[in-house]
Amino acid sequence: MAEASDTKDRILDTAEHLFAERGLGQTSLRQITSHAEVNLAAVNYHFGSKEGLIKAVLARRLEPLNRERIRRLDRLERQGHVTLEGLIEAFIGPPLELSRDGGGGSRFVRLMGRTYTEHASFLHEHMRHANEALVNRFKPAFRAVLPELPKTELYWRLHFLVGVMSYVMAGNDMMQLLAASRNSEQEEPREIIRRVVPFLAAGLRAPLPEELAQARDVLEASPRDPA
Amino acid sequence: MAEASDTKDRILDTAEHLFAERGLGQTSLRQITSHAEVNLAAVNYHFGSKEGLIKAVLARRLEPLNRERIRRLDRLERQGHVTLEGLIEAFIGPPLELSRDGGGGSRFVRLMGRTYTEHASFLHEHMRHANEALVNRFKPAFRAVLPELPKTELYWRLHFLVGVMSYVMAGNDMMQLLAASRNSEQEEPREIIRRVVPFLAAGLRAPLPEELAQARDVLEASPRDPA
DNA sequence: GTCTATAAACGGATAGAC
DNA sequence: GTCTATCCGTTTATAGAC
Repeated sequence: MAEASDTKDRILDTAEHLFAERGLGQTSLRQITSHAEVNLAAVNYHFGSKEGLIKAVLARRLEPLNRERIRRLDRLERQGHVTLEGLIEAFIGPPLELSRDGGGGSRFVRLMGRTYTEHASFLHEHMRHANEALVNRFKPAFRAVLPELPKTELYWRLHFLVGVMSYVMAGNDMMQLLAASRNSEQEEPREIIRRVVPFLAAGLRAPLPEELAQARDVLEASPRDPA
Repeated sequence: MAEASDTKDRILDTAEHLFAERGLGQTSLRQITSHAEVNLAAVNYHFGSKEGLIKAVLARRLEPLNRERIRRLDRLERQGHVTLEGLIEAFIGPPLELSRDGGGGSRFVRLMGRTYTEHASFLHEHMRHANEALVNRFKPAFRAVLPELPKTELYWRLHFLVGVMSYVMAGNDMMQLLAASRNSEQEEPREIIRRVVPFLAAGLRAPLPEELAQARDVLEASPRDPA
């Protein structure tokens, strides 16, 4: 029931599946149409090209996903208490929770984690554009809850946050590269979130690296002045 | 002078370069031999196959790299003061510092970051095996400096650490996916290390996520007991 | 060890019948 | 909207001359 019945959606579902499992470049249109049991030519008929198919697969879930993240931020601000933990959870919660959806959701989340490292210029441009509104909305919110943090430092730490998020999103595959003993059972997304939020919040609140902060950022933000 | 003159090393250098720039699957042997100005057949002659070439490219730098990480940990322990910050720096410092080497080093570091997400079963097995000694050496060391942290929680946090490390190692490409304003100049590896170590140390030392810790880990490690 | 030439398979995309 | 058949470029890998 997670699979739609008409050709176009069957292609989207199967492509999402295979892209997430094998990567974009390693998945051929023939593999997709074969698994989806549709004709090869149907891909070009419905999506124009492989590139068009990839964009369609991403857009189908990314747009509602980012709307949800922004919606949660809106709600935090409406309620008047925007905490760092709340911000982090509004940002990383929706994609991680999507993993619970036993159907396409978990596969798509892995796919998203993968787009951060796949190498195709159109993909980078597409993702940057698709995330633009999200970034413009969250950046000032993070600045507001971490006002003592110099701008440059904050942006680096947000990069570190994204690093953790995409790593977790990419799933167990890469986690098993390090773990000799693999966790046979993957944890619930809610539990991962509860593990990762304190980690990230503590990292974002960490004391500044000493001299570096003073040498670089003294001009662009007021350093902590306890006096 | 970073480029060797004989065929075998020219292939390795060029392959490292192109693999890092475009990804493993997206780089063909023809592109490599063309850039290296060697014959296509030379690849199979020297390395047997594309897979053999990939393994050779990785092993050439990964083995001395991991030896250096372990060497630093050895030194920390010999000197008798193993701090969390010191451990983190021994683990992530060598790969990040390799970026300073204007020659193959920085390219290889990006390549390493990429292997964590490329999808090829032989690659995963190869990397897992290549990192086995490293993991077995560092895991107990982290446990020793964070004795109050339940085992499961520590392993998750080490995963988060690797997430940050591989993200930073993969370089500016993916960082620009989020940043509307790109930092035209990339920072010195030493400065990145000084930014990321406090972030990671704070994250690893973060207070436990409350109930979760008690519900799961109460049996396998003593929870913090201030009394 | 290095070359040319080519095999054999696979990739995306399209034309044209139905 | 779906199908078959096909074009055409690219891929890895190898055979055999030098």
